[in-house]
Amino acid sequence: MKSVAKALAMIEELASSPRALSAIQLSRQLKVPRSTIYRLLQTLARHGFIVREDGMACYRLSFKLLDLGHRVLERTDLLEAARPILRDLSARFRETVHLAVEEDGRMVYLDKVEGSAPFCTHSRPGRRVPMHCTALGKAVLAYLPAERVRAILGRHGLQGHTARTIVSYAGMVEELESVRRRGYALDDVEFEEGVRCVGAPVLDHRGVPMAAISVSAPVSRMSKAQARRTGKILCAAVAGVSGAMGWQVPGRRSRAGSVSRVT
Amino acid sequence: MKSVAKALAMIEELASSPRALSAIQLSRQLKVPRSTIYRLLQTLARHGFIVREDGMACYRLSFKLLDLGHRVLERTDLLEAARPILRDLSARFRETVHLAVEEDGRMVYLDKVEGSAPFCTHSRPGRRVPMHCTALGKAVLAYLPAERVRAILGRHGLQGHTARTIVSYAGMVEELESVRRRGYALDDVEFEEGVRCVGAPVLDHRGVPMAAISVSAPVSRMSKAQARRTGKILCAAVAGVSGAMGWQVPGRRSRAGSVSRVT
DNA sequence: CAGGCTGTTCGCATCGTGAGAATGAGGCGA
DNA sequence: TCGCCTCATTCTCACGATGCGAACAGCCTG
Repeated sequence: MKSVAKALAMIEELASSPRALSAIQLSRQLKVPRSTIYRLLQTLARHGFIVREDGMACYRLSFKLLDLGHRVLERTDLLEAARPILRDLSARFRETVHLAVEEDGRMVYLDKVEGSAPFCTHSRPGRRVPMHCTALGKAVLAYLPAERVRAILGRHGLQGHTARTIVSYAGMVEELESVRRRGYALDDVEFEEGVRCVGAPVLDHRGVPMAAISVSAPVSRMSKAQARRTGKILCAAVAGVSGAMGWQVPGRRSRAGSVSRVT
Repeated sequence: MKSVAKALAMIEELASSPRALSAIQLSRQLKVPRSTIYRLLQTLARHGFIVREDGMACYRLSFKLLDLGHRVLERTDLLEAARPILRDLSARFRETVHLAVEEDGRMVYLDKVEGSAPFCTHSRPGRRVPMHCTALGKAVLAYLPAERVRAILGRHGLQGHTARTIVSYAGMVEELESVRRRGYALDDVEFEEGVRCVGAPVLDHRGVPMAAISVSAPVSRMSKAQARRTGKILCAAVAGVSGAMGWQVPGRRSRAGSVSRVT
């Protein structure tokens, strides 16, 4: 479906360009003839996806995409359930708290509450980060069935981001086992330099991880010992969200990890 | 460009449906043959715009749209400039404060800070509201050139929402004149029952209104006298945002309104 | 076994394609 | 003031890819 593919490519091009683009620029960058570009622009404009920049002959995406994105977001009751817990956690630790879901093998930020302590996180809703080197991602991976873990890691690889990123499959399997033992995941400077992060999964009624919540802090404010304490509290708080999603905590003898394997 | 139009219609259909849809449902609702739907789904999925719902053969929009929408949003420095002022205003009045821009003859919410007083606003970023019956919209209309005002009102009409909505063109022209005199716009229960709202425009370096900021409250907490006081404070605060956007307050003798007419 | 729904395949008509020309609005220099 | 540029946009048209619709193969449920 070539014409549709071109239209989508144009949307992406416009989204990633810092400024509005002219038809000619689009033609050059997408390697599509001018007349086709004009037809695409016309169709997209008719549907309200793009608008002309006021004076100039340049085009940019409209805020319609913002609307559509938020309608997708709004549809899930996860957000409502998680928001008060995000607030509580942020207030308690004074650090930034994130909510993210897995999609297409990566974690997508849906919501955040920034901590009161100064700390620059360049996250926006919709941003995607890898799973193998983040607390959010490992928390979810640990409770996914083994074959999905293999598929995800196989597809995206285990790219190193810092000296401490886990880059071997065997190492990751072991790491996920210890995540299940602890109940929370730890990103010990595995993704961004100088940042530690703890994350816990939100489980749905079947015990499948549908999201994760994390607390991030610079290493100066979060030692490994503090991370452990934070992790315990995080687990308890996130269990509340899982409960709201229909997850029944299993009987004493069975561990959450083993249950989640069943699918 | 039929195929592109269909793809966009499908995106909108998926966005407005509360749940994920199957191919058949889409085919029926869009009146497009099944085989075409499958090919569209495939193309959209290949580009990451839609994903299959876990087990079932249903499709929903991915969070990619959220990402694209926020990238559009991020590009403007209006947000950064406005955020602290939104916070200040919200803290001061304990009411919800909105930032919106005009697009395609309607106001689009870009940001909000909720007030601490209990009050349910069902606004999300990207939501669109009419201009003729909201403080946000009237604040912008008042500073747009007359022909654009005519075009916008002509295109969208002056639909009544409450008993107090201004529904005549002459009435609106008069109203906009008084907005310019005061410097802020008042929505006196013209859009939603029981809600008053004051709004002031953000002007860019040419004096063209590029956005508006409003404070909303239930009538029980905002009398007309309070609205006047709120309006004055709002004007002063929003002038700061206009300044950040390059707007130079004109000399003593000339009124902002008259300047903005020049285009 | 019938009657849903899902997903694929295939020949033929249609629709999108791309090169170029036509239009039209400025801008520049003479 | 008049050509003579350039640049943005639309139009035309013949070709050929591509999307259409019907028919088919699984796969459920009642």
